[in-house]
Parts: sequence; structure tokens; C-alpha cells
Amino acid sequence: MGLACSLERVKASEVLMGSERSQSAQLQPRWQWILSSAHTVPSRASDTSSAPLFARRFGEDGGRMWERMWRGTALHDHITPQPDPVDQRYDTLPVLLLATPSLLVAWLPEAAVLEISRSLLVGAGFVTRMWGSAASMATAASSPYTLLSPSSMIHADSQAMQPASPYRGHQKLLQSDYLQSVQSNGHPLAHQWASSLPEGSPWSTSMEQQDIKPGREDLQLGIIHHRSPHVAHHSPHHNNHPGAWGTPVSHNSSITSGQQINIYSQAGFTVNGMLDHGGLTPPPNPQGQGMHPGLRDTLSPEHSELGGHHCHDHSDEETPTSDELEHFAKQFKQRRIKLGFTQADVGLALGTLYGNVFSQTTICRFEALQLSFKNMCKLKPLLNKWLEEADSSTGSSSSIDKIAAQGRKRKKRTSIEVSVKGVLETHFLKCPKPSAQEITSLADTLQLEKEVVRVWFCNRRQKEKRMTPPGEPPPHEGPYSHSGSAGDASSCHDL
DNA sequence: ATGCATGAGTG
DNA sequence: ACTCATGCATA
Repeated sequence: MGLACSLERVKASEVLMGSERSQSAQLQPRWQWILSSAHTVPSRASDTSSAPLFARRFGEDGGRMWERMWRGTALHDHITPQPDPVDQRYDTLPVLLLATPSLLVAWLPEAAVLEISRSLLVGAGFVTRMWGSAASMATAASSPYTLLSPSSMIHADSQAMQPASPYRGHQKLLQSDYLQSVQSNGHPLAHQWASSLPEGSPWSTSMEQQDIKPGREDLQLGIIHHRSPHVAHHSPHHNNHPGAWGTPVSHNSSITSGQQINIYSQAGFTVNGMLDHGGLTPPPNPQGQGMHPGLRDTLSPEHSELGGHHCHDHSDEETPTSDELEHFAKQFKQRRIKLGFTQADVGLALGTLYGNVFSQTTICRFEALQLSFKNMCKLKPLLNKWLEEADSSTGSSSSIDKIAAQGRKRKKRTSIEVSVKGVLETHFLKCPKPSAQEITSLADTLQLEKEVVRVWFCNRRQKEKRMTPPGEPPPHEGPYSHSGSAGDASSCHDL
């Protein structure tokens, strides 16, 4: 255990840069404290059932971090930001603890996996892989009780897992990105890994694949302004106008179909072939002792598709009907609140979990059915997944981080006066799709920028297409049932 | 919770 | 120039 102590001064920069430092290197504060608390455990090498482990997570301001210690034992000699062998995400999981040469368990009790995954808000499969990664490295690189310097761990990694990983080149970038984001934010932001996410990554479902966010430029400045270019979710949608609600689009266009490559089952690699049980849906496992009391009570029998299934679900395989979506949204919100998560938390967690970060806005709109049918269908699976995760591993409520800072050159939001809005609204009713000409004159009349007017109409139209038009409850009629002007969009001359 | 905005796709 | 998915900023 003395090892841990000696590691307390390893510097992150070194570690991350993979320099051949040994324990004398320096660790950044945040890594440091992790290490410092790593030797508080008396080890009982024989008790393998209590997979020793520490999972940590950074809170904002370096303040709130919790640690989870698993039933008594263990020591931790190294903690290194390990890229997930499968998806290379370490920015997400900055530190997932690690290894104990002495006990070197190649597997983790399910309870442990769940707990960690819950704490870090990452998929259990991820945890499993990470653990395997550490274990294998420890195994390969040294004898029990031999300390591996963080840097060597990284090397071990390169060799042990992906010798010729095509992503190698990106690692450093990601690492530094991670650091920067953490440093400035106090927590890792989960949105920049995409730059190196390979297509084959099991993390990318057919649909998420297209959601890979382009590289970021912001983070490189060390300062925060983050802003991830939107994702380009755009599947060649076949113009399936969701039409009215209640008219399930049957040909789910790549959105709800063929996705969900169970990210939990494919433990990218296993250590000694022992790490195969997926995290969340592991085989019979007498868990219960390591489990947090109250962990399971969260599953209410009510919701049929939300939490119950663990072996097969598919509530998201097919295009849901608007009723289902509505129900789901309702259930979702309810559960979310019960579990103590905010919409923002969820949005962030989705990023951590699946690579797609969403804002509070989106989650909110989802719950309120204020998204297009198509969009709802697309989000549902993800949210459902999250719900399962959260459900299966409840416990403390601690909120998640927040996406912060956003130095951006975004146009100042212009606020349109009510009176003016009224006019616009009136025009919209007459002609929801004014021509450029009309827009211009209208803008002129109202003394607004043309662009503002144009955007207003765009947004107005979009709003009209949302699931729940601000008038009628979801029940009947969908949007698209607006009054008047059904056919002509460019012939409303009335200015 | 929402209004105004951005940007990738599209045609 | 529009549609769509999203989100910052704000009410």
C-alpha cells in the first residue's frame, strides 16, 4: 500500500504524455487525491469476492467527489486515465480507478460494476472493460505488488490491447482535451471524444454513428468556451412527415431501427476471458451485500417498458406510436424526478453514456413532447437506456455536472415585442411561409432585421410541427391541422 | 419552460 | 432558402 503513497506526486502531465516517469512523477491534484485515498484499505488478499475497488468521480470545483470503496480491501497502486479500449473515451471516464496487483481480480462483482457505473454515470459495459483493461495491464506488466508507473500503464495499454490502434494518434489530443476541460471546468465534459471515434466503434449505434461530433477547436485554447458544433443527426429522412400525431411512421428511417448494439455485452476485450458478463444484465449473481440498500427498490412494477426488462427489451426497436411516446415521456419524467436527476443531468449523462450530449432544453422538450415525432423516436431509445441505467443503480442523488461556459459568438437574442409578435402571428396564420419578399417588407414594417423575421417564421413553423401543439393535448389531431393556407405557401400577398 | 439562433443537410 | 435537430439565454 505504500505504493499508493509514493504515487501521490506523479504529475498528470507526465502521465498523460506518457513520459517514462516512475512514481516520482507528478500528478495533478485531482489525480492526486485519488491516490492518496488509495491506501486506506487494509488488504485481505484472500477475499477476492470483495473486489477491491475505488471509483471516483470529480465534482465541480474539485469539491465533490465521492469514492466508493468496495467492501474492505485493497490497495491501489495506480490510477491512470485509461482510454477505453473499445471506444477510446477517457475524457469521459477520467479516472476509473484501478488495479490492485495483489488481488488482481479479473472480474468485478456485479454489484461493484453497477455501483461504479452508477457513480460515474457510464455504462456498466464501460466499467467492465476499463476494469479488464487495468487488470490485464497489471497482469502483464508486473508482478503482484509491483507498482506500475502510470506511464508504463499507458504503454502496457498500447501493447496489451490495441497494438496498432488507429486511434493512437488521437490519444494525446484527447487526453489533453480532457485535462483542459477538467481543469477549467472541474469535471470532464463528455463531448469531445468523437474526433477519434472510429466508425466501427461498438459505441456508435447505427444512428449515433452519424452523430459524431466534429473535432473541437474551443478546448484547445485552454479556456473553456466550449461549444460543440451540433451533431449532425440527419439521416436521409424520407420526409416522413410525422404527419399527425398518432400516425406512427412505420418506416422508421434509420432512426429507431437497427440501433442499440448492446453496448454492454461486448466487453471489448476480456481479461483471461473472465470478464464477460455484461455489466447490467449479468447472469445470476448473488448480489445484495455489496448493493446499496435501496438500490433495487426503485424499480416499480408499473412501467412495462421502462425498467423491468433486463434481458430483452426492445421498446425501442420499433417505431413507437405517439401514444407510446407520450407514455414513455411521462414515465420518463416521473422516474427521472424520482431518481433525483435534473434534465440537465440526463442530458449530460447521455453524453457520457452514449456519446451524445444533450442540453437541458432537449430533455425538457422531450418530456414535454415538444419535439418532432421523428426526433422523439430517435431520443427515446437513448433515454430509455439511461433510465435503465439509472434505475438499476440508484442510490445517492448527487447531481451531475453541468455544462458550463460557452464563450460563443452567438447573436444576441433579440426579443420581439409582444405587439410585434402579434403582427407576426397574424401573418403567420395567413401565410406561414412568406416569400423572401414578404419577409423583407414585413421586416421593414416591423423594423426588424429581415433575418430575424425569417428565423421567426422558421421557428414558428417548426413549432407548429411539434408533437404537442400548445393548444391541444396530445390526444387527437396533430399539428399540421392548422387553419387555412394549406396549399399555397408563396402566394400570400398581403402586405 | 421557451424564444430566438445556429448549422448541417437538402433541393 | 428551407427543414430539422439542438441549444444558449432568458423569462
